[in-house]
Amino acid sequence: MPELPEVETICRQLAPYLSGKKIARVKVVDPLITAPEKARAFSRRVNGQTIESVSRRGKYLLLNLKSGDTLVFHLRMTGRLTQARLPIGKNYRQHLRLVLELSGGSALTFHDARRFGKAFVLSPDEVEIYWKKLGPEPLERSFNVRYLERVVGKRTRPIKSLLLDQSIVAGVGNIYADEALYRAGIHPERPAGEIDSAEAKRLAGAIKATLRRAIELQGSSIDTYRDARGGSGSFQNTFRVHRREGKPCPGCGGTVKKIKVGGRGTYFCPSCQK
DNA sequence: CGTTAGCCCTGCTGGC
DNA sequence: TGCCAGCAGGGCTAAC
Repeated sequence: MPELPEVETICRQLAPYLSGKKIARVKVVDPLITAPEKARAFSRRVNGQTIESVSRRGKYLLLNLKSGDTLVFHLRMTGRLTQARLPIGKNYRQHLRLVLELSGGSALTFHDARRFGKAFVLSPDEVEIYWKKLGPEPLERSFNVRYLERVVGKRTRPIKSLLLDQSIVAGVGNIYADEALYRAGIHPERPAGEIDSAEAKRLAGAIKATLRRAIELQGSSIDTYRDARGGSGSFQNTFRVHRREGKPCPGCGGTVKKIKVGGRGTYFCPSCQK
C-alpha cells in the first residue's frame, strides 16, 4: 500500500544515502521478487553498478545506474526498502527478499511479507516504453482541471476506479483516492463522465492538496509501512474517512460508511459526498 | 476500445 | 482458547 507519498518519502531518504555508491554484491533471497527474470540475470545487470541517482515515478522507486539501466522497485502491499549495515542480523531476516550490498559496508534491504513486491531492471528503451503506459504525475502542472475533464470524458466507471487507474494518473492508491474524493465532496461511485467542470476542479485540487500534505507528514503508517530509516509517517492520524467505518465524519458528524468499489474497500461520508 | 473479474500471495481478523 | 475460512489489495491478463 505504499503510494506516492510513501514512495516519495523513501526516495528522499535514499537519494543521499545511495547516490554515488557502488553495488558490490546482489543477493536475491527470494527469486519471486525478480520473476519472471531469473535471479542470475537480474544480478548480472546490477552487480558492480554505480548508483548515479534515485528518483520516483508514480509508485515506482528508481535507482538510476551508471550503465544507463534503471533498477526499478515496486513495493505493492507490504514491501519495505531499508537502509542497513552489514552483516544483516539474524532477527532481521524474516521476509527478507533482496539485499544490495554497497561499497563501504552499508546495504539496501528489501523485505516483503506478502511477496507481491517487484524488483526489475529496464534498459533506456524499455524505460521509455514503460513510463508511456503511466499517466501524468499528479503533482505536476500537466495534471490539472483540463486534463481531468478530458479523461473522465463519457466514461461510465466509478470515479474512484478511474483515480486508481495508473494509466490515468500515476501514484494514487486506495488511501489517497478515498481522502481526495472526500475532500472534493464527490461520491466514489459517481460515473466518471458525470463529473462536471466545477467538480473536476475541486478534485484536481483535492488530489494535489492531499498528496502534498501526506508527503509533509511522511506518508501513512498503517499495516506494515515504514520508511527507509524504519520510521513511521503520520498522515494516518489525519484520515477523514479512510479506515474510519462507523466513526463520525469530521465535516457533518454523520457516520462514515464502507462499501466496495471496483473490488476495493472504500470509505466515504454519504452526506458530504454526492 | 472500455470495463470488469480473477489471479497472485500470506498475515491477520472475525466468527464459532 | 484454538481453529480456519476469508479478507486485504496493485497491477496484470483474460474475457466480455
